[in-house]
Amino acid sequence: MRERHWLMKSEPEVFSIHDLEKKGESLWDGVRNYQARNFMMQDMSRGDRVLFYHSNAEPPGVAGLARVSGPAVPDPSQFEPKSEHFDPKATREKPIWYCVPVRFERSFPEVLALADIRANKKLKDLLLLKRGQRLSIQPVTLNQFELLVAMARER
DNA sequence: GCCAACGTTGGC
DNA sequence: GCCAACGTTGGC
Repeated sequence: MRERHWLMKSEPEVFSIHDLEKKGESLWDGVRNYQARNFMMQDMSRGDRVLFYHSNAEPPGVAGLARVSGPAVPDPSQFEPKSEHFDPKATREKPIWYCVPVRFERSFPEVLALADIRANKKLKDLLLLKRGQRLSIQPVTLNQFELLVAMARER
């Protein structure tokens, strides 16, 4: 089983690294993009390391670390009519959306801001920095991951 | 299967 | 709040 590295975006107003800390573990539910779903279904496995990114935040940036804690399962919110993530086309027999459980590892004392990430030339190939990149789950190389963690420690 | 219209993301 | 970039939808 190969360990991979990921960046996962969440709006802290909706679900922050501190919410994950309180819960310990949580399903990464509500993803409604096929590419992001496929990463969770096909490419993630237990133990993968995750950079928890706060989007639509002040400042936007990496707020902490987590780990994938199990295999992908059908996203329960697709079956829930009251959920804003309800999908009328999904059935229990044929789910459309899947999500992985994620376990809290730690939060950074200070968010590693997008502006600082952007300023580091070594990270110019980071998907997050590509023009128009909106994907909420992105693969990160080991080097990128380690560099980002080191930058977060330096403050 | 094209593509215009529409909705969403997310930085600023 | 603005808006560029992108994904999805649906008419044809």
